[in-house]
Amino acid sequence: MKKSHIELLKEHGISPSLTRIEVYNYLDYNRNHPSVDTIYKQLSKKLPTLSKTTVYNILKLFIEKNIVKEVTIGSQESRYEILLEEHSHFKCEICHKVYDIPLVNIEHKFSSLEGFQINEEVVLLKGICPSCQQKILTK
Amino acid sequence: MKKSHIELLKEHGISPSLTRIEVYNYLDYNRNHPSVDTIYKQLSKKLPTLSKTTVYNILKLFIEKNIVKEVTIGSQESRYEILLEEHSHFKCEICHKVYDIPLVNIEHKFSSLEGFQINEEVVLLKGICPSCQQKILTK
DNA sequence: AATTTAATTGTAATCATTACAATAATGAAA
DNA sequence: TTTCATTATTGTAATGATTACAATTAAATT
Repeated sequence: MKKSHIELLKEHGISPSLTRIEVYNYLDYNRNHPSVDTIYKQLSKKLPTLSKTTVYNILKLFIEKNIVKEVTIGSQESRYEILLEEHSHFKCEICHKVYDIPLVNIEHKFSSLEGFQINEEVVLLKGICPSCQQKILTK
Repeated sequence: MKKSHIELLKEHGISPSLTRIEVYNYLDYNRNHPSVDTIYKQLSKKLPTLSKTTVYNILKLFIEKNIVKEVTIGSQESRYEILLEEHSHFKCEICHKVYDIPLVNIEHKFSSLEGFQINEEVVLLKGICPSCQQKILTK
């Protein structure tokens, strides 16, 4: 398991220090778009000398090297996820949890976007997740 | 012109103070998704006693009363726009300008979203705008 | 081992936002 | 119109996320 993460880092030109492996592991095993603060607090338990700056540095590096993505949700603090198959996001307006959902296809009106070079399509659905709907019903 | 903005505020249960009218005017005449800071700096010229807190307060009120929307673009500071017909956004990765574009239709895979109540669909396209493409070519 | 390079840390600075108390303006009631 | 209550605005300080940057530590190379 860990072996392949090390390989993955190397393949992307990142020297696989312990801290970097741990950050990548964390993102891989916690697919809930954690913030820097969450990652920092959790990993601090294992790596007591860890500094928040290091987490920022590592995430910045991972993004540059294209193995991590910053998630676009309307939120004050940045959230991160490892680069997986493309998918979309659903953000619950009640509990603010962000769900990965299958890729939502979008239908362009190319005629009116003449001249724009599109590199990425972000789709974010907002609403109420099943769990919060339940809570509302049983209130 | 200004008359109708006053009406609009009233219709939404907002008492139309001068400052509120000015903020609304600014958003209406500057369709470039300004930040609080931009609005504050610009309006300060006309309203020298304006405070940034006021701008925050007014925007918060406008959003509650549903005449302004916070724009979801991956950006540190929040950006705002008046509520118009629904549309999508294109964000240039070079100049970071955000363009309004005609609504991009999205095609759901409802089967896999069973149970999620969707209230809003945010589509954000990222890429390079025509003007920046030009600049790259002629460099 | 000595030297260079890379990785991590810690502190302070910056910037957006919020909390909150103080003041000013407005509108209603006496 | 004066008084009172409500609303709007302001200013300051607090908080939280992020960055800048210098200092330290660890790793790799000569």
